[in-house]
Amino acid sequence: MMNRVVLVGRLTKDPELRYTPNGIAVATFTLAVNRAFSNQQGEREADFINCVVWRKPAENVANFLKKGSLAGVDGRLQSRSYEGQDGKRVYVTEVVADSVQFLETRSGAANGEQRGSFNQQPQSFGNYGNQGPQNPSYGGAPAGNQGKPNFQRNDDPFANVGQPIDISDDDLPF
Amino acid sequence: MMNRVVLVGRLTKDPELRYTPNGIAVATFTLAVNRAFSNQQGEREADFINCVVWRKPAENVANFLKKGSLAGVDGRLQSRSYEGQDGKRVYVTEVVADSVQFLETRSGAANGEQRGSFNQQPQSFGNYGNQGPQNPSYGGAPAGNQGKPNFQRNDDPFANVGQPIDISDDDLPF
Amino acid sequence: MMNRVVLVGRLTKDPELRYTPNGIAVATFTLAVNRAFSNQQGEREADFINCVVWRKPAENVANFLKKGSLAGVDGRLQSRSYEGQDGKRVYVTEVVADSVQFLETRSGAANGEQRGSFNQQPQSFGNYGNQGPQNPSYGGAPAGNQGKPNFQRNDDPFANVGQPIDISDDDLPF
Amino acid sequence: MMNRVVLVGRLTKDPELRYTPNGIAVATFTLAVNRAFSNQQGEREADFINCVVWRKPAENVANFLKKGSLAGVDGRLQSRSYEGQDGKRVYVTEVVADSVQFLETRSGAANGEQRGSFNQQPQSFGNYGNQGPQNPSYGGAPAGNQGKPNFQRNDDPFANVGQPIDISDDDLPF
DNA sequence: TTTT
DNA sequence: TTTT
Repeated sequence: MMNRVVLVGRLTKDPELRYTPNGIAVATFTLAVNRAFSNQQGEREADFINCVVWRKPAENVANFLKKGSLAGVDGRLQSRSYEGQDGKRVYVTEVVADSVQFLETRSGAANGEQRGSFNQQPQSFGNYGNQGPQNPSYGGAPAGNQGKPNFQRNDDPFANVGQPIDISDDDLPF
Repeated sequence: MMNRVVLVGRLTKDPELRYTPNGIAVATFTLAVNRAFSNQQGEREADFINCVVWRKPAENVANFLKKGSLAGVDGRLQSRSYEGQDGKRVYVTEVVADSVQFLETRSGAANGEQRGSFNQQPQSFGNYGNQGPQNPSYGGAPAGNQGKPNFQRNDDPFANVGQPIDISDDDLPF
Repeated sequence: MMNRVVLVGRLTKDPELRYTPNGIAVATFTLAVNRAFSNQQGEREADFINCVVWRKPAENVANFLKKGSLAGVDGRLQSRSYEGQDGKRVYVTEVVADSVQFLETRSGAANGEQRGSFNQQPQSFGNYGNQGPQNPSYGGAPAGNQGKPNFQRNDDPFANVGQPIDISDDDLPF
Repeated sequence: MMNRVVLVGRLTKDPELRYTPNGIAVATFTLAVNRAFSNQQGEREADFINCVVWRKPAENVANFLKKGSLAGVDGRLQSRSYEGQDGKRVYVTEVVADSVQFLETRSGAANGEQRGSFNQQPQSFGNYGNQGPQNPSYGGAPAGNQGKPNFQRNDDPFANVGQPIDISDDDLPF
């Protein structure tokens, strides 16, 4: 059935990148999406939407986005439940992104830090066009450094990511 | 910022209609949206998405939709938190519908019950076109029977609704 | 960049199915989408949106939809130009569907004709879940009858389709 | 019926602002939306989508956006026809924006010109929250300067706009 | 706690 | 050139 979500907002924190036991990348982040209207106290509130993205775009998110980055998400809504710490079932609704777009148009991110001249233009990470044979590593293990951009950052907020940890492959959207 | 959701699915239960202390109608329902793909066990799962709709479309939802109805929702994602029964903060993400479309194309609803020849054609309840002066009761108290369709159903699943209960007007989207 | 369209409407005519020289299926159809509001003469107008869909979902559209069918489209907007019959360049905007959903919930289509008990449930044709190895014929030549449903219609509106004709592969979205 | 479009792209030219005989503002612009995939020649193409926006957001578009601005549009698809210069009917499909979001995150627009420190944060122009009594001038004549931002630009690309010209009010979406 |  |  039809299920489509489009969001533009800012990351509330650096994204988190994990790998399933099968080596499939998955990134999670929360988007703060400012509302278009004010509440009865005259304040502009925001909605905080949890997002998940798999495979290659997950690695791109980890490499290019960080706290404060302006990003667009095109995906679908997913409901999921898990055992809470008190043994009760917890139900969550989150967005599974098909593609994530980096919307920072100038050099620095929101905090003003400089990052050189790459990515002057918004850039999209998705799986629109990489279906089928053009992307033979799809679904496979992370193939060395292929997802890394060809530059170095002085402080890599994701230096600790990359090692397979315990995420179930059952969460895979396909 | 941008925040748009479009869903098509079936109501898991009859919708619930409430009124704020100020007399503003609000309906809630859950949409079961079948996924377009199968999981690793070959089963087609569904996502269960909570939806909220305000004012006139809320009354239309209560009057025209019930458990099993096929409906389309056009709205936005909202995050909200409340005090749980154990005193802990609970965070939820739900869809605030701008408009709801009834997509049942034939006479009966999902359970096959007959309802005459009205509504042979999908019908949209929204606030697209009723902005401003054409809709002077907008935001006002429920004006008697005005939201009721001109027919009777043998079993009205919403016979118990209509009386103002304790819902905060703070949840109003505008 | 972000580009997302979601429509629900009725086919104005039977869809047309063609094949590129490379044997890739492409279906075209027009969706009449009724507006949610009335014009100044009190009439409900409609928008007529041209849609294109490729590969397997194209064959499903041809097999399951016809004039009057209620359908949902999830896709993107595309602009294209071609040489008009008077030698002038013609610019068109159309929707390239990623997936098409059949929303006819009861047996017959809009004209009331019976088609048996299949498809009692809305059904989605898309390329969400059929990426990669599960769908080895993706992008290949039409594999005989595999896309045909297991029933016969008295008048098959697509009896004349199936033979490769002159459509450029350049129009392929990927 | 359902009809939703979300786009992010750059204005191909400065927007054009007009007024209907009844004094209702309408702005038109074209968005270049880069595709997420490359064509068979390895080039990234773009789609050029014509957009229309009415009333207050139209004036905001005229005041804040110009050629090269990165903008998001949330709206619906509309088909329209008019008499061509050769007497033939021309059919067009365009997007009627409910809201337009300015996504330029840094001071300058695409061409690098400085515009001070306003609008450091993306800003949305829409009619989400201004329905009903809060916006009494809705649908009325342009009320002097009220739509103008409180700053001066050296070259105002819209200095020639503001005078009522011949646009039919029949094109109004509601 | 889920719909067909 | 439009659907129910």
